[in-house]
Amino acid sequence: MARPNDEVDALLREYADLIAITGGDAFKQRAYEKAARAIRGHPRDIGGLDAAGLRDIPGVGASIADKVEEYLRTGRVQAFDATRAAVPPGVRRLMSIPSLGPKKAMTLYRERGITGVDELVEAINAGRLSGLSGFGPRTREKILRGVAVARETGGRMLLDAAHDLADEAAQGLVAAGCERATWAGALRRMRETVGSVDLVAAARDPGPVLEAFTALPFAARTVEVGRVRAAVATAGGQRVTVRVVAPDGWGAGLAHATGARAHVAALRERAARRGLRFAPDGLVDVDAGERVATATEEELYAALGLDWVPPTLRENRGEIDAAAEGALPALVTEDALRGDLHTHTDLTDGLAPLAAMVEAAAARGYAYLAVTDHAPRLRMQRMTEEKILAQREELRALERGMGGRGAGGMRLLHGTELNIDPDGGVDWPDAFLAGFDLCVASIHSHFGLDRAAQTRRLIRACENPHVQVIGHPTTRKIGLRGRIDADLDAVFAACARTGTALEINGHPNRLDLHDEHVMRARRHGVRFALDSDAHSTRELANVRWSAATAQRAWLPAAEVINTWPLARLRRFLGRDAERP
DNA sequence: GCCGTTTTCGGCCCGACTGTTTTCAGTCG
Repeated sequence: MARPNDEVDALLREYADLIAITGGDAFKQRAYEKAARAIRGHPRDIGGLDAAGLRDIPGVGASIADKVEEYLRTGRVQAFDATRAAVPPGVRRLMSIPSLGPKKAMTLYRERGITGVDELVEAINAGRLSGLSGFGPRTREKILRGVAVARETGGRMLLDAAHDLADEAAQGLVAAGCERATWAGALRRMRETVGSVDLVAAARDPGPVLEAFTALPFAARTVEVGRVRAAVATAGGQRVTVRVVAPDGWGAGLAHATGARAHVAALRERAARRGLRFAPDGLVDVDAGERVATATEEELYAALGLDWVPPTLRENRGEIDAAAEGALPALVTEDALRGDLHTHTDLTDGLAPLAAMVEAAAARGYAYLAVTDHAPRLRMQRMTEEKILAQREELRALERGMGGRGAGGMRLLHGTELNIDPDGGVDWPDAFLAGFDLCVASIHSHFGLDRAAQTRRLIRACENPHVQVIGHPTTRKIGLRGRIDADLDAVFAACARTGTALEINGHPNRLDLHDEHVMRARRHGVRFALDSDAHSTRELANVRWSAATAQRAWLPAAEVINTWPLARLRRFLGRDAERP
């Protein structure tokens, strides 16, 4: 992990879990969780901070500041060691299974000696859990379902973590003397999870590069070292590989390492028909027995009679024919976004105050920002009409104070994230909803309703004239929770009919809608919102992953409402004129 | 363990759902 904030976040969350498992003070546990979250979302790098500097972060007091300082200095915290020793690491991993919390994890350990997920599954299948209080047939089945969801991602990394690791590795390779180095594979295609981080490096002599690679700080273990390739594993078991190519074969090498297997196979076939051999280390004219220079990917694709294909499309889903015909789509990009339509502040569960979120959004060059804190039915957020109206006043005042146009000429929209109840109703009455510039409506409960009920509630939410965006429409959390069961085509049709946009939520563990559903929704004529769902200033950058997901679905900017100028967006929202 | 203060201890995010222990503990958003 590259960022010390993220390392400390993981450390403090681990300790919080251990407190819960060992039956420690629940408030102490919460204090550690809160500090972890605050440090993760802290806008600055904590690497250079001393204990006093750390204490300035809200939620970090003297005790945690000292422990974090000790960790940053020595790489460990002595006070944690005793608690750690009392709980096998696998017991904590049990808590990642839905329906298993600290109490049940500890019961499994104490009563049945279970110290890991595999053991738990084995115990259930062998009937060893019968008679154990709290683990009736329905719970046992829920556990097995949860394990199945987790295994779908089976140790794969989320995009943001994979990206941080890749960035560190690429920098390390360049520092080791490569002419250039970057990541390829599933990460460059921006698949939602990444099994291994695969890098390509350009150098004339691979030997020293591979040697330096296996010595990089994150490489806990060398898996293999060949003539031009090497693979290492991180302490967390994540695989990182590198292939070294000659600088004049960089384009071919990068393309070979980037495309999905089927895309690369199609390129290879196309090359063969032209008397060329497309290999991981370059492009070769077979008859002449000579290398064809491909210093860039553009040269490689051109040699095959193709336009350059954006990495996010390289899945063999029609992109090669389109590239041959000069018919590749103009994809939406992160830069095309003029604003963010789903963000939170510390009025509910965000970390940053309104003014800080506005400032950070302005620094991104946005023309507008919608602030959409949680509505009251998410009880723990304790939202009230008074509180959200006070926020509206603050937001309007902020905008007025900045010369009527917000920071940097940015306009502010006051919104909320409503909760879609089991019947499709939302938190506030129509008259109150009419006062918002924008309402995002999302499902936050009753994930287990049957298909008909889920479909009905989503369609009813679309039909609510005050709801303009459906947030994280399928509510999946990668590796944790599957999608709700709904007739998505019926929902997409309702969105198109009612002029309700679907969100592509950029939170790395959501990416919801995901690319294949975006493709399906497009066929119904739906419009999309690419949102960060930011709970801190840093998380505004999550739209990077929204844009990547949109690209994988071949989405052009014209179909994304937050690439539009404000006037057009407001017409779509039905706030300045009739809806389209 | 943090925070705010009625400055040194008391409160801290609330409540619905679920399965099952049939009266409520555990989990979750």
